[in-house]
Amino acid sequence: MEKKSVESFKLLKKHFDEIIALTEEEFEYAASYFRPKKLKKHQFLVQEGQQSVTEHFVASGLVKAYYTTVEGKEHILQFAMENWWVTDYHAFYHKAIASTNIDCIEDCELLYISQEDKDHICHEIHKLEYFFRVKSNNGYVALQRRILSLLNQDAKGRYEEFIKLYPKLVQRIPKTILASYLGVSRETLSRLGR
Amino acid sequence: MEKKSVESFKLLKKHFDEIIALTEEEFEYAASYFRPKKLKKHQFLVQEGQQSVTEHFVASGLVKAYYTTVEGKEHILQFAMENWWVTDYHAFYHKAIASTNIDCIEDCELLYISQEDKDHICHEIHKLEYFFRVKSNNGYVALQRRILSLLNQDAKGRYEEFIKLYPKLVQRIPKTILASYLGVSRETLSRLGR
DNA sequence: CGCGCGATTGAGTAATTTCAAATCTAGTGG
DNA sequence: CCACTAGATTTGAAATTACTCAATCGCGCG
Repeated sequence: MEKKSVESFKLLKKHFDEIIALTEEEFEYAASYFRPKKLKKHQFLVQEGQQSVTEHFVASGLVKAYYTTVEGKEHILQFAMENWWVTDYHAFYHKAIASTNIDCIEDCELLYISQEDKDHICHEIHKLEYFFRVKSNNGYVALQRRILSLLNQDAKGRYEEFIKLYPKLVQRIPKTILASYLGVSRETLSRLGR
Repeated sequence: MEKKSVESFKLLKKHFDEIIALTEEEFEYAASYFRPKKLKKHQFLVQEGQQSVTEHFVASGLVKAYYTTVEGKEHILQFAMENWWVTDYHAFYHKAIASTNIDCIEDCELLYISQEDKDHICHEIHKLEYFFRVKSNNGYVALQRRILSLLNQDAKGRYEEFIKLYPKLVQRIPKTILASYLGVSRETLSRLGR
């Protein structure tokens, strides 16, 4: 294991520590089920049609998860930067074939785990089960907020809300891609600034 | 405890059984933290501004959770019918003041539990922690699907997708309310049929 | 029988999309 | 270091979708 991966595992430890208190042994045990991976910009974490998908903890970098329509338009389901988790959750939880793509907007360092192993460590360590329940709950609330934003805000409102909510992310995401997260055309988004 | 509540608890038991295997004692223990409540059409489960909210298991009936804008427009966050869970999840998880209203579209029988008690029984019974993690995961996936629907479908597409996904619900929900779930005006929804 | 709510229909308007073209920019190879 | 290219952004104009406002219709309930 090289230097950088060690760094990733430290971040994972800190990430768990924000919510639960694992012993050193517990963490080592859990960590042993994660594998490190480095990807460069434009490389894929998950590809449509893939048979089995793993969940990824982003230690560094930035990725986008998106669905591609038959007309070739991309719709961003989720961004994930440092300390975020990402996968095709439908495929992951239901052992289904991936219907989304996830690729790197920036070079990334990741830790990934299979669905079976995640369930296994959650079963072995109750605190982890709690951790992931809390994470999932928070994710649910975040998606509700996004839905609300889509329901009652126009293009400009959604853009401003995104800037307020994720000021750091805005800098790192090309406008074209942000447009397809907000559900507006890139031209419309471009016109909002003025 | 009257006859009807007994019925509600049986439904809760069956609901747990779909995912986990609780012993009789475990279920009785968990159930002791739930309280039954009957509400009539138009009565509230949760009201905006409320200090503390409980999570509700719907044993019978149908409710809607919605956010009201300053202009007085309602945006439906969620419907909940038999075997669904509902609350203001932001308020529930973060012990915050409710910003949404939830009221009955039909007469309802509910079982409700506080956030503290839910955490408590999840802590005591690992299988329940797992149960609610799975539920939350499924909820997350469902919201992602809804977001995708909002991003890439027009009014008609979203309506048809809803019908396909929740054929039973469509019958029970007034069009006006369904419109504010789909994010279209009631007039537009009305024009879709033709 | 009439009231009131929900659903429908029409007409004009506003927001956003689409298509097309012009700019701008960052990274690449010479 | 500079020219070049691919991708991203901006701008313009026309077309489309959905909204708003207003009026009407339909129906169940008291």
